Amino acid sequence: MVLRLSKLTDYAVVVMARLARDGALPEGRVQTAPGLAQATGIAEPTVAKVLKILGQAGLVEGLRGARGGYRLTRPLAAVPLSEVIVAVDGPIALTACVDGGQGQCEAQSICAVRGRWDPVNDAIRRALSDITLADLAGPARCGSAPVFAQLVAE
Amino acid sequence: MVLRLSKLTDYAVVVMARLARDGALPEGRVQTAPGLAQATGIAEPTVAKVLKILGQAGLVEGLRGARGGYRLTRPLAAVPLSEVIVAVDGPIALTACVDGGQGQCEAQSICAVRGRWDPVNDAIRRALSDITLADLAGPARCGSAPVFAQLVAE
DNA sequence: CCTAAATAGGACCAATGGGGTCCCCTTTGA
DNA sequence: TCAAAGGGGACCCCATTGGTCCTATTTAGG
Repeated sequence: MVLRLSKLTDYAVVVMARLARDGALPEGRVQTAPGLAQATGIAEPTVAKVLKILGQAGLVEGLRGARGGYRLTRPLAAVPLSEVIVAVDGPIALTACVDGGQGQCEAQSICAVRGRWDPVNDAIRRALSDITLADLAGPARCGSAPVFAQLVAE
Repeated sequence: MVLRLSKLTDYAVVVMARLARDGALPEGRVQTAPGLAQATGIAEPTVAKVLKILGQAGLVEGLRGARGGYRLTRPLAAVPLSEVIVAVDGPIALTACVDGGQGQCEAQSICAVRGRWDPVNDAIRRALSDITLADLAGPARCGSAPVFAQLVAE
């Protein structure tokens, strides 16, 4: 399967959806990484890793020390999916030799499609920017997963 | 980098662009895998592999025997990029637990975003379907690769 | 009829990169 | 002063993919 979103990004969306339960800055209460791990079913070290990455990107805020934890810096509706993807997986592009492509492509002198992927990349970035985490975690609609309500709607 | 298009798909586009030089069915002349390998700079076994895959998908036609070779079944303008991607890399989807997702997701009972990726996937598929190989290999515009003209425009 | 050239199909090996874990340090409330 | 929690990074493992090769089949040409 192509266009494989990394698992880390998937986890990031789930974790942020769970974080949304307790709100965002400045009133939002924090949740700890172990707590989020238990709530989401994702292994604790992995949740911690995801939260660190999201923290560096400014998507969540971490409060250190006892009684510390994480909370969103923005409501889900203000977070485009593309931003999460970029934070976790890096730039959104279809090939390595794309967008300027100063990185050396061994077949550079003979490559027939060099520099032509830009419109494709732009289209995909636009699609991913138009969708926010609120769209993904939004109003309950999940036939097979009743727990969904506990995680997000509640 | 996310959304990484496989190298095989990249090769497929290059090879098909080269195949377009000699036309498509029914008048088009065939080109051999070794010849295409030399013309594109891609290793011969790899070119052969790509052509086999494209043949199974019906994007190229292979003629066996001496004086055999490959030719396009359609002009480049009639081949959406999405079709090449699907042929080489399989279905276009962002996550494994997507689009029905009967495949067992270990966190299925607790996953907050189950079934919500469909609009994202649809948007991406649409973007990839709106672009044809002719758009990629189209009129010459390649500052750093003059050989491009020999491959496609000539 | 025989040979050479070419595709068809699949098996096989190697390497890259990402998933996942763990360690140590810093911070901070009780 | 201690315990709880985040911050940052190093590390290993393995699944996926890129790439190669081998064999069978087909067909033009002498």
